[in-house]
Amino acid sequence: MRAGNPGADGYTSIPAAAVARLPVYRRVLLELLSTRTTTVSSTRLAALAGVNAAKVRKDLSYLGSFGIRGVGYNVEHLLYEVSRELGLTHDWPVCIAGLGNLGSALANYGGFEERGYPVRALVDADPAKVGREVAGVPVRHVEALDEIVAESGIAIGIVATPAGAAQDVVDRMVAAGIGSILNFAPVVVNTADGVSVRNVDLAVELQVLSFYQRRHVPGGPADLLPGLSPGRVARTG
Amino acid sequence: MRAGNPGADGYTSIPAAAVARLPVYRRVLLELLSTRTTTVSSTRLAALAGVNAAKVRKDLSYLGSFGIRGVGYNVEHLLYEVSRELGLTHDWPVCIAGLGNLGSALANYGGFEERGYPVRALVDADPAKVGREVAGVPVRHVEALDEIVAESGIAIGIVATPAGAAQDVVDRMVAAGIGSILNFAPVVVNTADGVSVRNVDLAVELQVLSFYQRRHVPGGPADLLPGLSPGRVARTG
DNA sequence: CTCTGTGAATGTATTCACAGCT
DNA sequence: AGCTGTGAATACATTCACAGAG
Repeated sequence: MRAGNPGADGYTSIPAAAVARLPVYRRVLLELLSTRTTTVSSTRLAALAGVNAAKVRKDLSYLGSFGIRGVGYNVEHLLYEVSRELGLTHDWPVCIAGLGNLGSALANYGGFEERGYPVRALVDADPAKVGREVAGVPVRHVEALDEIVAESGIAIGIVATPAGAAQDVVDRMVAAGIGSILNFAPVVVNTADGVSVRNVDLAVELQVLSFYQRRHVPGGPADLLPGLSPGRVARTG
Repeated sequence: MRAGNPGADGYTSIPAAAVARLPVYRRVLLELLSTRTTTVSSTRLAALAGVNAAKVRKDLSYLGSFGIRGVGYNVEHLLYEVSRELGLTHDWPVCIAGLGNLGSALANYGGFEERGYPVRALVDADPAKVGREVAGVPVRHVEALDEIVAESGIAIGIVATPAGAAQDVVDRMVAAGIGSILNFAPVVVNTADGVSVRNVDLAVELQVLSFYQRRHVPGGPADLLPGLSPGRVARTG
């Protein structure tokens, strides 16, 4: 039986908190697969993912019943199911906007390509940057986003511009048909319904840490290891 | 009256979800201050922070009663109170470990210094990198972490190493007295009690986005998943 | 009348604990 | 026996809705 809340369109949906953990389980499963481990229990998977066993079982139960009682989960099969649920059965080409320090680093960061998110396009508003290449990909002008998205089948945009330019870039991305945006600019961007935005503000993360740092100083233990942020999926609609 | 749950040590504590939003409010308040706005209502603050007004009021009520009924909040005062609660009345020097693409970009990223987190030390395990300078800060060997932390008063560590090196670096950081860690390595790291860890895995963010993207595009294609056999597809429900 | 602050109500998420399969 | 899958219980978070201050 599949639990979950009915989505807007009547489909059963997986709780957001569980969705945010699936990529972590997937990462662990890939690691296990690479060490030729064939079976894993919820307890072991939990330890490797930094959560508890009951949560693992509940999360996985949203995808179906793939475990074997008394034994555990088949690593390869579970990996397939988690990947499928996350839509990772094919690559998702991405476009990075803004090629300052962070944008350039992201473009050069091999981890994206390796995990199924090839960087297929780069855009910037600065004419001095347009025409150059970063990580082997030419930088094009942000005004060409419509054509770029159409010709490359890009579905995810990464915003690494200064705060002041972010809303404009996001508007262009959405107009071009991009439905998911990862925003590194330190500003809240507004989008039309149906567009998912995830914000990663590095300074925000540090500020949360300094809050908890203060609490530790008197020597008080029992910190609820913040771990993965609960999910800042601002899904408009 | 101060709400909140009693913490482990008997102190009233602010819910984790509220703590995670305080930095966003702070960012908005700084922006308002720079435009010489003196007063802000929960409704306006909510719009700028991308949440709803009731949440803003509830969150702020954990810090105390700083609003004026019928008017709103004094921007400058509220900014002070939020900053104080986050422990941002002084700078928090940070150390970045791992100077590959990401680590170097973070070191060069001006946003940290600007927001009260000056990058005071850089460490790497690669002798070829030790001795070089990045963003005007010399790269030192990771084995020198003890001295570095002691002499610079560093309380926060940023891990930008490959996954395989992360646990070792974290252990060294904790041993050196660092109590808060921002981990960019795609792996769950274990620490002693009392150490806060926040994970930022860029690939995880993208994977969450692709999950939601799929929901928007009915009839998504199911292509190859390298090295994985489909197994049986048993989607219950 | 406007807008805060907050109890009460509702909605989500986590954890417990155990039935049921291997 | 060992381990999953899942209702029930608990804990946490959000939203409602309104009393009360200005």
